[in-house]
Amino acid sequence: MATASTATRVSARRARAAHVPATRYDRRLAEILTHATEVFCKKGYEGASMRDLSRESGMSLAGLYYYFESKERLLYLIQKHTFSTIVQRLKTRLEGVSDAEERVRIFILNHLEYFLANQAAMKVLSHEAEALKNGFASEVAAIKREYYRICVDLLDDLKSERGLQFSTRLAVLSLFGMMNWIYTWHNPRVDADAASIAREMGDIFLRGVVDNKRRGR
Amino acid sequence: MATASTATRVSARRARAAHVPATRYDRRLAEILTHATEVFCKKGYEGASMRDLSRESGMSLAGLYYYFESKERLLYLIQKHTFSTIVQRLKTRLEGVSDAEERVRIFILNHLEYFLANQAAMKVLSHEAEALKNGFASEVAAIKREYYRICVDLLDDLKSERGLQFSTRLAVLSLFGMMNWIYTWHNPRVDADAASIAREMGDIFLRGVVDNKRRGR
DNA sequence: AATTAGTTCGAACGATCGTTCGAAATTGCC
DNA sequence: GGCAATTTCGAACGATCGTTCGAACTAATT
Repeated sequence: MATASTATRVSARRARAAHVPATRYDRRLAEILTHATEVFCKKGYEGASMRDLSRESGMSLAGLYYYFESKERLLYLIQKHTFSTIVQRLKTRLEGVSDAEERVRIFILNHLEYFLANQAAMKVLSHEAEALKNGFASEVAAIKREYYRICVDLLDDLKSERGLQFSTRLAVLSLFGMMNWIYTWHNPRVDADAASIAREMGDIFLRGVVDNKRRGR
Repeated sequence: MATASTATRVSARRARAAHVPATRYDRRLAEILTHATEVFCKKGYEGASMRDLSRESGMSLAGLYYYFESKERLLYLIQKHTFSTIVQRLKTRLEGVSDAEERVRIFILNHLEYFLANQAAMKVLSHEAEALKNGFASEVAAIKREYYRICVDLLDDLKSERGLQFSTRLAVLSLFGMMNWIYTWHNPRVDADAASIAREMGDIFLRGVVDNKRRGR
């Protein structure tokens, strides 16, 4: 019995000297996660079989189970890592920026940049949001809630700074809709890059929310 | 062999005297489609088994195959009917309205009203957009393209009427994102009704797109 | 009542699903 | 080289998948 609980051991003191040494185990696991993400993206979580994942990653069917104990846990690992990374990146980018509108624009840019740079992972995150059962689901839901909360706070800041009046909930969910829907249509050969799309979507959303005169209440 | 190609016979001269007589066959098929929609909504197309559908609809597993020849065809029937209905409803509502902004608002209201009134069907339509294979997929894609095209035309009209400049493609896809994302969050016990949401989303989107001064180009 | 057409079902088909297990292969260490 | 720990794999498990088939049931027609 190699490890009591696979894919749980905390990557053995990673980043000791900045240039990520990382265990052989960790590297192999990351490879598998990457391939699995691609397959889940293409065929969906339910539609992808463990044998599909085996073929794509070049490892035997049984070999996969050395790295995680179930298909569901694999999805969980992908979702948790993806979501954690995007939240962490956002926090770093927001540091030191105080202008409310600028902060919202950073949120949008961060989201879209990561989305387009990791399209497969983000599609799996968006599209398979309900695939996990109770235990795994709640952990991912917690990160999601944190991310949602950050966006709510950004918009509330903007509201109070400019004395605006709109439903924060509806605004946040509309913004997420605009951004997340991108996995259904974005074509790198036709559409602009993340920065351009972020600017245009930011224009639409911010102008839409930052009511300049007209409309009394 | 009852019928050469099940679920294809054109519902035997329906609507002869307005009050939809409809064959026994047609009524039963519609019932099954309703139950199947619910199951696909809850468990996803791949995640739902024919035995799930059998249980939910109260008909034996084999009995289902009297009404359609495959699980995929069942999904096709649901998607095609749902999409056709929403397009048809939209066309009716747009008749006689000439103001460009009003027409866009009708589009939004029609979409959201149908979405919330037929949440399960619309989720299956949005979420399982890639589940169909070549043959079935292209037919649904054709209706989707028509619907998309209508929205593009509405926005182009608005653009030329007011001399605006924005990417129609991005605007349309952002709008669809805002609206379609609703299946991930709408809670009838918390959120407002379709008309209110349509108004608020319409405000955000239209104000965002109808640039009033500022920003030279 | 008898005959036909339309509808439903139990039972089974082969295929594929996620997962397990013990043995083989590989690696890191002395 | 030899030994132990780590990593990989072939083969199989029972369960469940979508689908089929012929018999049984019900409804409509004569």
